[in-house]
Amino acid sequence: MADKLRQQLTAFEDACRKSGLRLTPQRLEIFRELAKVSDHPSAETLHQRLINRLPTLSLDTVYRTLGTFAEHGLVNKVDTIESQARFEVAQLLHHHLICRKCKKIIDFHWQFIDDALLPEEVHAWGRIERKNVVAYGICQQCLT
Amino acid sequence: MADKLRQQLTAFEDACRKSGLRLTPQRLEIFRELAKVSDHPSAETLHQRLINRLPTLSLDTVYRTLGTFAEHGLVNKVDTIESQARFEVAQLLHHHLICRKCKKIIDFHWQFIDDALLPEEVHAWGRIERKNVVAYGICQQCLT
DNA sequence: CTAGCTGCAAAAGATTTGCATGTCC
DNA sequence: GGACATGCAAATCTTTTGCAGCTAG
Repeated sequence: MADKLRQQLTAFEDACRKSGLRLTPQRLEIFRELAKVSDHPSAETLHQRLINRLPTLSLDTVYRTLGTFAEHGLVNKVDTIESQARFEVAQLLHHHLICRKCKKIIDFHWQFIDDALLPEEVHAWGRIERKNVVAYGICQQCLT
Repeated sequence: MADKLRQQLTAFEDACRKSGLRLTPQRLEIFRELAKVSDHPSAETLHQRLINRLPTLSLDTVYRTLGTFAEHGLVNKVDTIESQARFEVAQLLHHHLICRKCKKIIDFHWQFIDDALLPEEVHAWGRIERKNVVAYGICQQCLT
């Protein structure tokens, strides 16, 4: 698990150099935090989680940084039904479960879909870069 | 095509009665407009399109109405990467293509997925109500 | 050194809310 | 008649921007 994190961080640093992005403490911490967790935090949430480690970190830097990362494909802005945007470290081949009550987003894997070919009409539309299944429902905790 | 619209409107009126929602001109027009188009408009866009027909319609009524409809499952708030929320009449079994450049959302069908069973781990999570594939890429117009 | 980042504060944009009035059932 | 909806205006929440100082490369 720690290996995966280290690997993600190395890939991140490489990607930054390749894109000409500077490696600042803020960027490193924001990425590291996002790579560490799996709960798809919002900019606001990330900021709160990092403010202890980087006391001067401003919320707008978090927004700007996440925007920059997303532009360079390092993180994904996750689709949600809420008004606040959520983020995750870009990883191909994973899908989302969203509880329409508590709004929690959980990842799941579904190789069947990853391997499936999209219908012909879709290829006529343009160039597909990734596909993601979003399943909506109510999670166990909210059901009881 | 017109038949489909009429059928949707009838279903809508029934659903309203069933949920104890009042049938006001605003609600009817908002739903009708949304059922007529396929471009997943935002509340703002819907308001602009309806202001001719309902000159006193206020933007906040559009927001409130869409929120109410969404609560009752009559429309879906569509996942997007943008800050503005988009809406569509609730229809099962359809999927989305999103162009990461022009942000246009296009529907497509993929029966293969509609028929597929979700992996076991997902069923442990809770009760799934619907699943939707979102494919990201760049559309033809933006590619050229 | 200097282009690119950051923090601050203020602006802009999206959505929600309180309240008085109007209207569907 | 009464509960529910609407319109207006103001508030709130989220995200973006301008600018001056700071810093990684």
